Amino acid sequence: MDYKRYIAKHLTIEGISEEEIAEAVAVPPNTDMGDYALPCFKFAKFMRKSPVQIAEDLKNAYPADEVISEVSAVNGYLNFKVNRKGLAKDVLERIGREGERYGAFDLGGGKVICLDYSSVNIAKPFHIGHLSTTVLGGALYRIFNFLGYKAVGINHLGDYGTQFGKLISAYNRWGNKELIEQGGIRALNELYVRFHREAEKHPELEDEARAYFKKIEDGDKECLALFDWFKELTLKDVNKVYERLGIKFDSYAGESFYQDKMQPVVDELREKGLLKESRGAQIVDLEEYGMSPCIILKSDGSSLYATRDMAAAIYRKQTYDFEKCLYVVAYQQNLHFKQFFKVLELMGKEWAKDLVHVAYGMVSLEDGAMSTRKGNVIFLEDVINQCVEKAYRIIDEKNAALENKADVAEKVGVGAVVFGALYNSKIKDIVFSYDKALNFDGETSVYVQYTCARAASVLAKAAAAGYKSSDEVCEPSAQEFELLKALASFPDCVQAAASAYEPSYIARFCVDTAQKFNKFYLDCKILQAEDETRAFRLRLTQATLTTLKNALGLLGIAVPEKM
RNA sequence: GCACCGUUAGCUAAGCUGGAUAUAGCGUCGGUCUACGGAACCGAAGGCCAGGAGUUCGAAUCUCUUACGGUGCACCA
Repeated sequence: MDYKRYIAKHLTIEGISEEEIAEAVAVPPNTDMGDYALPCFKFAKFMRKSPVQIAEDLKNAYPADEVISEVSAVNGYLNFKVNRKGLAKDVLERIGREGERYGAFDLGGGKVICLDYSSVNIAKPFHIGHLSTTVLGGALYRIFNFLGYKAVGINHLGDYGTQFGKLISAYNRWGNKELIEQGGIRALNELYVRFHREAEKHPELEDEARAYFKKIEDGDKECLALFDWFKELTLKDVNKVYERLGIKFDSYAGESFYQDKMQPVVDELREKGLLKESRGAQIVDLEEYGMSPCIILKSDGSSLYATRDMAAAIYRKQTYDFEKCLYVVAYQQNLHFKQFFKVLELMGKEWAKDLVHVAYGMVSLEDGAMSTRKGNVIFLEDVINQCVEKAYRIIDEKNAALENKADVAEKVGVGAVVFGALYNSKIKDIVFSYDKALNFDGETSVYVQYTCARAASVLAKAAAAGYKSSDEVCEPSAQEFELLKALASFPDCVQAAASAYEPSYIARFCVDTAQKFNKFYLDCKILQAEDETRAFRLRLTQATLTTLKNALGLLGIAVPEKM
């Protein structure tokens, strides 16, 4: 039930459409005033009446009905209270009917949304700087699928560039097979860090690295074999983390995949007269648009990031025919995206408008920025492990008899890591601290999961006692009503999250709803209530659990039955 | 220097297209255990929404401006 529209339909204000009225309907700051309100101030001028008078007149003209239980005029506001029982019936029926699809809606009609996220670099370990793109992308992937789109997850691997020359150089100098087989990607990373340390003293190493990279490009068997091995190791390592985080990809086409797809882009740019030589490089001049030039080819003729990204965008359009292509990449690259989006537009690709840079804030450490080269990083796996360990300790302390303790600890610990990264607006910078990551109190996934466990526990006891829920609905109390309204808002919340590319909306919804459930839970006895009330409350409890599971599920967080 | 982003309680943050008393969590202090799971709940203290100007009946929200912080600005990705 769309109450705003319903109210608008029953109001007539001369010169204003129903649509406009519906848009003007707002939610008052507290429930005592009403559930919806129409501020009448903006109508005063052309109606030549005071807002107070307008509200009063509208109130008197509003027809009595079943859906709205009370209409009042207060200080120029027209306040509405909805029929609580009606709302309860509506929401509970819908959640019961839709179950794990509650909140879903076929908005997309199967249209494709490409999502470029996580995009790890080969031979670099997964650190907390990669967390945001990974979990944001993963959440958006699920959200769009939930809304009837066909999401295509793309891990645009960083598997191309001089850094691999450096790595091979370092490996040949200081590494060996056993070292890497035992130490895995972290050992590889140490080699990389060492290279940079040594290269400061011996700059000739840089030349060696460039030579090795050239060999890869030229298809040198030994170098390529080494490179493929590094790639395999990296994916194996990273996949462990993806699996724990519940992240999936449909494509791992990375930078090297586009090696042979850039020349046509360059040719097309040249044909269209967009390419221009400047300081020895081939550029597209963007001065007219207030941007520095987009460099297409370096002065030595080799390609760049932007060239590859354009080739990738064109490939994706041809392959997937996307409705939108989202790039979940940190805001540092704002200019880069603006540039190559613009160049594609200048090339006459009308779909360039469907490319979206979903920018998010940076992660730094308390002692400054992270740097893979300097080895100043916190590995994501370490953070996850610590959270899981802490969860296990707490379970051991509070609920030692619990079965599957390790499994539950995994759900709780991983959930905390994911939720922490999704709870705030994505654009905000984050200073990582273990204290914050390991906090399980208050506005956290653990709180929400705990709330679910409480709800599940009540439902289990009810089932054991043979209590049935019924289709009848009681007049909701204040707490019950607040909870019901929260549950009713979930579908809108999912759509808002999708259109703003903000999974945090859903994370906030989870905490808000859990808070309301806990208030209800404390004030309203469920199992000890009289038959009719108990049946209603059980249904409300079940609906809450269903909704929270759906919401957390979209974020990639599992809900244990007990914890 | 130019561009983009940020600035809300001691700390971390919500606040949707301008609307009624600015909202949570953490921390602090004080309560609720004869418990449908205390990883919970209630209460208190804590605010010139960075400063200034403007638009408006009405501004944390829109515009301009200043300050502070972050990021980016030609051959890295």
